[in-house]
Amino acid sequence: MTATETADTETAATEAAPATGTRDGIASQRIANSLRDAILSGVYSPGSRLRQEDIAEQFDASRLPVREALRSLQADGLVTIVANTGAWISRLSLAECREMYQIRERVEPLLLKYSQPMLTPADLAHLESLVHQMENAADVETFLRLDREFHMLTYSGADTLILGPTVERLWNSTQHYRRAFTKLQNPRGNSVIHHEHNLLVAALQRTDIEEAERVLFGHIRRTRLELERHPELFA
Amino acid sequence: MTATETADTETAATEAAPATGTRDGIASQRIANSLRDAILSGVYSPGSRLRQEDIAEQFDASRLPVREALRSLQADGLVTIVANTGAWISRLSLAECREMYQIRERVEPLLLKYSQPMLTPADLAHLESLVHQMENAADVETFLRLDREFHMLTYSGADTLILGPTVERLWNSTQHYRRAFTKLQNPRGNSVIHHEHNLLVAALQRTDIEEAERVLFGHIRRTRLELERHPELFA
DNA sequence: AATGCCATCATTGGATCCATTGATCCGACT
DNA sequence: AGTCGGATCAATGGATCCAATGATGGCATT
Repeated sequence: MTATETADTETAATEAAPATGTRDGIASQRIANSLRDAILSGVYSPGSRLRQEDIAEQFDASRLPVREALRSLQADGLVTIVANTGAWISRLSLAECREMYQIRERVEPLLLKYSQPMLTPADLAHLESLVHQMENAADVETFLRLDREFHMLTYSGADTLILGPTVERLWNSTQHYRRAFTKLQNPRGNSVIHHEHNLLVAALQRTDIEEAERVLFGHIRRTRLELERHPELFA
Repeated sequence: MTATETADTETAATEAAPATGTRDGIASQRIANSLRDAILSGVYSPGSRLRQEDIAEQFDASRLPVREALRSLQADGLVTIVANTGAWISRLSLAECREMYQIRERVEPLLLKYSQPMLTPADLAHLESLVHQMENAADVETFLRLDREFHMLTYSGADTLILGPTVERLWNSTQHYRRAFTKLQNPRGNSVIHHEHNLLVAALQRTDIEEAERVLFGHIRRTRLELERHPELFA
């Protein structure tokens, strides 16, 4: 261990530790957030190169905050960095995507269990409205936005510091493949998803959390199985 | 969206993307790994300050790779960075630790399901041996090392790119509290854990994956419930 | 004497410059 | 003609320097 001599002084110090607030660098965080939004909204495709200099120029900054931003995005799994070579938008294999969905199947019901008791009647009404809007969604981007809004609203009652952000990262990592898959289908043609959403809202209205968890599990699982039938979407 | 004009050129480019290998910076990665080991082995305690300059001096490098290393550790949840202020070893609240354990309860059985079919008779024999060694473990550090080795061996058959690393991060984030909790107990006094480990190995030997998953779930859950009875370990 | 304000200082964030690594292209050799 | 090897070039990794922010201590004032 190389960090021995300072350790005891440090452990003794325990200076006023922050409240867990992960507020971060000014420029680097701004760049990371903008890039994240760009990636999630489909501006970049998996496999495309991210040149530090180009990004630095876009944000009118030096390459240094860009490097730190890329590091953050790598942590989110959105970017893949190879030493001395460069950064690329992460490209998931079918196997990796499958794992992510299986994690979601098991973790999101837990988040729902945290959230459900705090959902208000207004939230439930809004959920019903979102289902209707999705049934009438014309284009893919609207559909995706509403779908995310729907599920995030079901989770909005959860006051969690780990679970919520974890689920959000899982959603972000698979966002591109959700878009690609949605494009394959006629958004209004696939009515199963709307039925599932309705069942979920109904269970939440009855405060039947176990049934809600089951429906959510099945919803994610069915999506995964359908996704697995389209290996052409992957590398 | 600020990154529009280069997007189309980038999406078209799709230059040879790397194989998902997250190999990384030479110095920054070395620093990150060393710091990670130091944190996990208990050299630093939660809440202790990490000064960039001190670390840079320890590793005979400039502050720049240290900053990137801290960023990586922040991504792992081991370090908390506050803008313009500094970095601290992450301090989990009881609620956060509880969430992590609940995630583990649901995710680790899935990883076990991936691993079980690939476990060899030699692996199973080694697992039995580890249980015996744990029963005779004299000190806390040995106990912790064997416990980690045992569980990681049960997962060693899993060829996963997402799940495995995810579980490892969950273990790392809670390592300090596992140590603190273990110290409270007489390592040899608590025989429940050894019974659970034996049940797990037995189920794996019978290739009864469902029972193995149940035992593992209960094992993690029981640990969580006992941990929750010791709020004095947290901030 | 206690408290609030101000100045100094320590520490982090960012920019520029240099070193190093990896990729591409051309030429020579088989 | 094809392939292997080397040289050039582009892009990343790291070091040093400068700016800005937060913290600490002393001083004055009430």
